[in-house]
Amino acid sequence: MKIDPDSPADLSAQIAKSIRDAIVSGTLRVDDRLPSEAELAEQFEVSRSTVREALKRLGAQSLIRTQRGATGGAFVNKLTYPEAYGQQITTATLLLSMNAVSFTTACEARYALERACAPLSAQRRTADHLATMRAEAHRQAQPGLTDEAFCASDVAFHRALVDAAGNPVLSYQLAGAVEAMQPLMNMITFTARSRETIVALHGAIADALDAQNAEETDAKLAELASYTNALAQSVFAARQKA
Amino acid sequence: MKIDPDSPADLSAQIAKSIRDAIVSGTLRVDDRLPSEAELAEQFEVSRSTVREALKRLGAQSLIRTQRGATGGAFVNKLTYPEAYGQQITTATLLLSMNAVSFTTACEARYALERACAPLSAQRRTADHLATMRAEAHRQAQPGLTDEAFCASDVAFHRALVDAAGNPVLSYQLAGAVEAMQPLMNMITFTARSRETIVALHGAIADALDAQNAEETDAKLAELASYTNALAQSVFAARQKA
DNA sequence: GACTTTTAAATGTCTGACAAATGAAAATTG
DNA sequence: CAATTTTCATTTGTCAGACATTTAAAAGTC
Repeated sequence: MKIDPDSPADLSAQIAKSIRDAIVSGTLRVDDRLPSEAELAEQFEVSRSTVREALKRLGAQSLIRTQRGATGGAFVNKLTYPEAYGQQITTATLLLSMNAVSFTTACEARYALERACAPLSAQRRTADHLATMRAEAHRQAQPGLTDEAFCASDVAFHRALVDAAGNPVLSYQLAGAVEAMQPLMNMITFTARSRETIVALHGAIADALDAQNAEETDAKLAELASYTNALAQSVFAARQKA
Repeated sequence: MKIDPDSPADLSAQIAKSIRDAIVSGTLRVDDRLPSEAELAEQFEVSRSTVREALKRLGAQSLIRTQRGATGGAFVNKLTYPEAYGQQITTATLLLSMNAVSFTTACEARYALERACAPLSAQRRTADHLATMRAEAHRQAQPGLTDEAFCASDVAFHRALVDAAGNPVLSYQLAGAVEAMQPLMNMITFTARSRETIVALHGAIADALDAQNAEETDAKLAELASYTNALAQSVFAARQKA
């Protein structure tokens, strides 16, 4: 654990990198305790504040957790799926909002990924997943539902579809796609969409999964994708006119 | 921008969350300048060190960048694809290594995602993408290649395949899958694999993309997936014996 | 007007201090 | 002796003040 003394700026970034490398490479293992802040300061020959700034950086990436008290300190954190989901979603949301990603591009990526799950979901869906999807589809049919609630339910439906594949890695990879892009799409299309059409497609997807029919599931997802795209086109066309 | 004064611990985390929310919600926009550390300290009624720790957290997530000097300060950072790729890869790598993900699960997710790109790649691949894939396949056939170099080339080949889909969002989403899982797979299977078989399949995939044949591309990817899985099974069986 | 110097503002770093939490050891008590 | 309470050392969390360094704009100089 050493840093380059010749580049005086951003010491805390260098120290964070040094520790991060040790974690990624496996030199530091899960639940290993790092030296105390005072010891790290001595090792790296910097002040305690600089060490603290480095540790905060690592904490922000969920690489370490800290605990106060006599036997406390900084410990290598076991990155859990929920933590990774959260980071994934934040990053994906910002990436989309800051880079002017076209609706077409986002929609294409979103459905390409979801359709990748379809065969596995059709094979492995449990009664639980089906129940969630049907419940959400039913909720979406309620007339009094706000647009926000409809969107949230939409996300929940698609999350269940993805989770039905029974592959946590896939669920993690798709968290950003579903949770970041679905709201984006809803925001654009909500003025023009027919909830009825969407609910019908959701029902058809649930039916296809129930029957473990992968082809039908894929076909209905493709239909939903093209419907969404068509909606967006009409919204953009209407905006052009105005 | 206010924080709860009743929870005295983790002030820097609360401040980071407050600013992060402002960025995600759009209250703070790209290239907006945050107040100086001294001003933030006054606003939140904390010391400058605490503000600094909060800013380091945000910097670790690439949400802000800082600049020294008279007109310097902290600015809302435009999250670029390369930055997002990097975070994605780090997170995916740690998630896999820390959660004892089975080879089968990782492999399944990896190929399900990559096969989602196949139809788009077959349609849109450019001469450039094809050239990269062929060059990497050729490199992989060199007898003197180390296992590390073979793995790196393998990653480059699959990256080109994904990028050929011409969808940056998809490339971003798949960065973790390819860059984190491919090395994991290579590490497990390198003792048993036949490079010849893999190179032949890579060549076949390039041919199929060249011909814009989506079905053939998908079929060859499926072959590669099942070959990889079979390899892993044989490695695990051999380990069981020993 | 072009160049140099000064200056002010901002982040980066350091030092020293105290508060608060926490578990372990020591002391007390029944 | 066992159970409880108290003390204590360790560690993170926070604060205050200082100085170094960088940077661009303002002031001064030729």
